Amino acid sequence: MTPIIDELAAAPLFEGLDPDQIAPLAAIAQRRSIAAGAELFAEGDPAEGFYVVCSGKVKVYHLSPEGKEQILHVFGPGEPVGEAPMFAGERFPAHAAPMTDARLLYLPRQAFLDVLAAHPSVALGMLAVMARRLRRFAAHIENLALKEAPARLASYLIYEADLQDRDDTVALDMTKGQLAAFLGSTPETLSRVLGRLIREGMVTPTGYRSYRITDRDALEDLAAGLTRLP
Amino acid sequence: MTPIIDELAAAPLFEGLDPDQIAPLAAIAQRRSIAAGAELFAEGDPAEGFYVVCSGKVKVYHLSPEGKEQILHVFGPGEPVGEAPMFAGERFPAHAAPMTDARLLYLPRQAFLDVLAAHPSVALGMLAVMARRLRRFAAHIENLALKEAPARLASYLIYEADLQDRDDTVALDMTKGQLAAFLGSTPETLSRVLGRLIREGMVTPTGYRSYRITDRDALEDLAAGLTRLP
DNA sequence: CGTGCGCTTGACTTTTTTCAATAAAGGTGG
DNA sequence: CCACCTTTATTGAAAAAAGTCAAGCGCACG
Repeated sequence: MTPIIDELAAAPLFEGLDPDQIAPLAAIAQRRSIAAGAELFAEGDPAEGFYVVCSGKVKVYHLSPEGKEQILHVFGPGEPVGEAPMFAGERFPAHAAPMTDARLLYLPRQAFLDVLAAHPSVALGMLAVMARRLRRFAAHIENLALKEAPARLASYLIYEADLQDRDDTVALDMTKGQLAAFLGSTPETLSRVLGRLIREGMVTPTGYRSYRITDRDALEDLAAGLTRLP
Repeated sequence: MTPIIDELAAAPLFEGLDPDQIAPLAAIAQRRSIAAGAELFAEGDPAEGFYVVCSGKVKVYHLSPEGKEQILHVFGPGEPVGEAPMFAGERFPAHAAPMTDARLLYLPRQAFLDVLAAHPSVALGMLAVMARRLRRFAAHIENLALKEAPARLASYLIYEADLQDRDDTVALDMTKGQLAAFLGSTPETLSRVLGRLIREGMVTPTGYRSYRITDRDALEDLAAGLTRLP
């Protein structure tokens, strides 16, 4: 099995660190495997540490009173989960669970803070990661403030396509119902809007929950609110 | 005039730091006064430093093609502005300008990074601030994803009332049109919805752009989607 | 004291949600 | 490997919410 130190070194969070800076991190990191269906943490749990995803995907979500999931974020390999509430010294404000079986590393709060204090460059890396995450959140906020559902979907597809750059192909890593909630809409509306995008030739389904963007210009105009769907 | 070192010490960002940790920050901080109508930075400017608000309020906003402002965030005294893109090493993704005349401190990037590297506890404080900001963004995202405009407005009012705790009185620090854009809506809809809240006795106007929450329970039910407005 | 911007209000249109019924898809266990 | 069953996705029609256009009012500010 991959040594912990190599898993840490592979995470963008700790990229650019010398081996002797990663070593103390590896010393405090605990390996955890969590099966799909289990939970990393629940809303309200004290944030006494955070996770780094090694493999699989992890969703962070709220549960509505009726038990429906509202996904706030999906994290992939190399990304930290739950570090923000840990730094703020609060409880976790949401639930986290793997969407597939996942391997993770767990970094306990106090030990991690000690390492940060001893190795400022680790802290700088952490700051950079959180800065990028703020940027993603800001983009999502802008997206949600867009008035019409087609523009929100178009904007989401473009954003994801750029993020997971596999030749303009976007993999939806949640159900359409969850994506609808993510985009501030309903499954029915999402289905209809997506159907229209396909009919207009802007995107083409390429498999299970997978679409390819076939007319990026048109999609971008739509996202910017310059165009309207017929 | 207040010494720079005291202004820094007053910022939550640097709270809990020893005087000898603040001193190097004070050494690199530059005082800047910017009048309402002027700009701190524009979208696309290289992020070569960030600001800390000493007095006044600063808005961070996008400009739509038609020139309309979409406010993303309003910062008050003690809060840092623009530090995230600075850490990410990017350009500013939005504009920033004071809403009133404002006094600020400017911290240049490289000098600040040097201080961080030498004083890890400053970095920890920075991490805590950014963690709190992520939490605010996440709350805003949840709010925007709420389906109906009344629930979004109710949620916003409660959130702001808790933030600026002046006896359940909320001061809107932007025009209603800007608030509407912030809430992903239009001035007309906001006007109507606010009118309904007032008619239902949930809030009462208490002055220019100022409202008092008079039935918090009802507002909370509305925000949670448990109730619907008649 | 005027004037312009911002706010409100009304009538109308468009978009979105809701409800309900059907179809498809995936996972499960035999 | 197949049949079943639960979850997810689509579609239609009607209702509700929100957006648009346009006009008038009022307030804050110069």
